[in-house]
Amino acid sequence: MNKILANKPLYEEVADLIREKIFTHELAPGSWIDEKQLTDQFGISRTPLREAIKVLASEGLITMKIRRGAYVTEVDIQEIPQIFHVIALLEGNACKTVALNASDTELESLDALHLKLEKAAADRDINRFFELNQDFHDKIQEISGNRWMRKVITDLRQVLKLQRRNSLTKLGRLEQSLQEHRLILSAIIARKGDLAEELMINHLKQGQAAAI
Amino acid sequence: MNKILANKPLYEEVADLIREKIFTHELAPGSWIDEKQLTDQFGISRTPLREAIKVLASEGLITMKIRRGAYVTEVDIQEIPQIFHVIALLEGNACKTVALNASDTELESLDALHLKLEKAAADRDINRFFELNQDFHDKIQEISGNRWMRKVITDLRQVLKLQRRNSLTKLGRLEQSLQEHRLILSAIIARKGDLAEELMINHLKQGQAAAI
DNA sequence: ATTATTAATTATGAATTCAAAATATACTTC
DNA sequence: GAAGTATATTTTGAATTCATAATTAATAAT
Repeated sequence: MNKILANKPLYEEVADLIREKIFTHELAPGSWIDEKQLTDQFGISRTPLREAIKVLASEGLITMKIRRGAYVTEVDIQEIPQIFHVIALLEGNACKTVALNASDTELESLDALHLKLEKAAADRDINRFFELNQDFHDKIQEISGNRWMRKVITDLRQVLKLQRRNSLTKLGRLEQSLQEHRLILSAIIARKGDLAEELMINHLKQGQAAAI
Repeated sequence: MNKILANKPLYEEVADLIREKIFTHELAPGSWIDEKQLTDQFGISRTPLREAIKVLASEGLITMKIRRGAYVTEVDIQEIPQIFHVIALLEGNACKTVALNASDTELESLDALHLKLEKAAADRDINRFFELNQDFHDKIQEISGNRWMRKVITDLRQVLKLQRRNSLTKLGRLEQSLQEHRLILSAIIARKGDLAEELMINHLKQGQAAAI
């Protein structure tokens, strides 16, 4: 791994690579992480790999078992609603904040993003829809301006991704999700904070139901 | 560091030690983390130290600067209210959950804990009061039963501890804090979820005001 | 004396090495 | 052939080593 331009420390790049493997289930929940296999595959030594593993462990994606290595975390199925609950609470609140405090310019950019989402849905471009869907949620958090809340949500969403068998793949859900977004957006634009919050929480609960 | 019985991996013990140093300001915010100094002091090699540093970094306590080492995170003063906001949201919600769903036995144990807190306050045992105060909040989270919410709160409280010049040291605040706890507890016991939530959020906001 | 330039030192990032523990394999013994 | 023991192999945790980057100190030049 002779990267010429290391803009990121190696252990972070490795952490990214392992995250990918976890999300694609190339490393499935519960499976043992074979250090040798990974170092060979990445062409690196164990040192940065193990550092990456520790980071992932503190994110909750990996579970360390003392003296017997690292395993991809298996999220107890009954904990999924708990995680959703926290996310809903936070994203709902972010939504309210945006409705009450965002500048007009910010709302415009959110609206523009939503337009792209509509476009992707109309084109039946599932992957793009997925991506923009995530961006929409992200944008709300960005506008709400709470860096720490955002970090928490990001980490929890990550853990959810361990489990979720893609809740949007059900075609009906996609259309429904879009409709929910429309409502949220208009509540925000109408500056109705409490309504926007409620709609966002409901939206996430729907997503949860679809995921299980 | 020839520990005979290593119940914990070394890097975790080291992470605990460094956390302590950070909270006591022996390692002050913004200060550079001298690896050599610490490995000498702990009598260990750099490998577990660096692993510990990475964990602390992903908790937000330490900030890595590429090719120039690790530094104790300096929390931007304007982010403190943001962190408080997230904690208040979550702890408030946990409080509501407890009021609505806890078993009588659980409420009894919470009440017992609060009694000890009253005792410590009456004895003017500040350290014990501090500890039990933390336990009280912790107990509510434990009873509310959301492991992930708890982890988030714990991590954020940690980051707050970087900054806070002990908000309870003002003697007046101690008494006021106790009074707020009494109100929260009685709202919980009376099964008034929304009230308990509101009181908890208010309690934390008071704490925040005192901290700044 | 102050600024540039170069050399020495130190720190970081990463690979390698090493000891102890865990696992797997082979070998008995019944 | 099954159960138990001994041996070999693999894997983990941690120390050490090594190359390169960054910092500091020393020297030279104006």
